[in-house]
Amino acid sequence: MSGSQLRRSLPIFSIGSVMQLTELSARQIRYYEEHELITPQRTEGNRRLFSLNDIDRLLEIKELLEQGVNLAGIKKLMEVKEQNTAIEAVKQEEKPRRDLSEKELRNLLRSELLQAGKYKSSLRQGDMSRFFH
Amino acid sequence: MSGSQLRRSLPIFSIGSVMQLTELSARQIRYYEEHELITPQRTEGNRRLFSLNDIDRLLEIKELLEQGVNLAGIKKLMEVKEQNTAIEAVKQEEKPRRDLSEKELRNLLRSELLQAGKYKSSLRQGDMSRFFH
DNA sequence: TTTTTCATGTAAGAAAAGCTAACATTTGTT
DNA sequence: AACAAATGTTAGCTTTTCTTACATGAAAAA
Repeated sequence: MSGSQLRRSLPIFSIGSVMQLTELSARQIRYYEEHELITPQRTEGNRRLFSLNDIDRLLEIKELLEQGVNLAGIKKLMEVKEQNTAIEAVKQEEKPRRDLSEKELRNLLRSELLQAGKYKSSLRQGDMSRFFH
Repeated sequence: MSGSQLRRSLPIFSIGSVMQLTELSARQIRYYEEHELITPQRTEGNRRLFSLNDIDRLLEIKELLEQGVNLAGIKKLMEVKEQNTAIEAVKQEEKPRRDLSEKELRNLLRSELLQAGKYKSSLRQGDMSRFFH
């Protein structure tokens, strides 16, 4: 997994932040988790910790709901998408990789997270185009 | 201010997340704030909310402390840096800009935050090189 | 048209995480 | 030794999040 993919799955956002960023209620977010559309990590104290990927998913869910797709349908779509990215991953798989130490990993994650778009600015709309074309 | 600059100053991280990302204690983080090296936002309920810029600063502080610079010195360095970026900003200032609505702004922030390095992977070390060369 | 189902709202009680303030400890300086 | 700077630790309080349960509005099914 590349650095940026690691960064995007780093669990760091509280539900409060996610509410702000997605404009979803806590109830909605928990409900989608209940239906296994997202599976955020937990702290030791059982609080949810969301990654950028989770937020991305939530925005997709929101979009699809607005378009009239129900949760069952969204789940199917997610599964298809999962498969596709899994296939993509396999294609990349033929490259050797060395193991990273705990510390290297943490530093990697950190710099990846922090550099995020620091020197570039690009607007991009949601990822729905992957489903409809 | 460009989208990416806006994104980098979005207050979204709890102190817990910042502790993980920076490997600083809550005490340290609050102490640096007390000495005005960072000024995180607050929630309605008075909890600190940190931006990517805040985290960046904290990492700089940590680095400089390890190099033997005390807080007073770090504060000076920060001020110089502030001035420089302010000057940079002025140079950019000669371009007209239109006002954004609340909603446009929120969407901008969100997509900027979420797209962050989605399709690229680049490692970059801390920003200390701006001070020492 | 009733009755279900789906998605969401709301409330209560408990627990986690964060806040400030105060005092303690460590390390380096005068 | 006395002091200052940076950080640790503790206490009491507040905010946020957790789960669970029940309520509601709109759409789908009967």
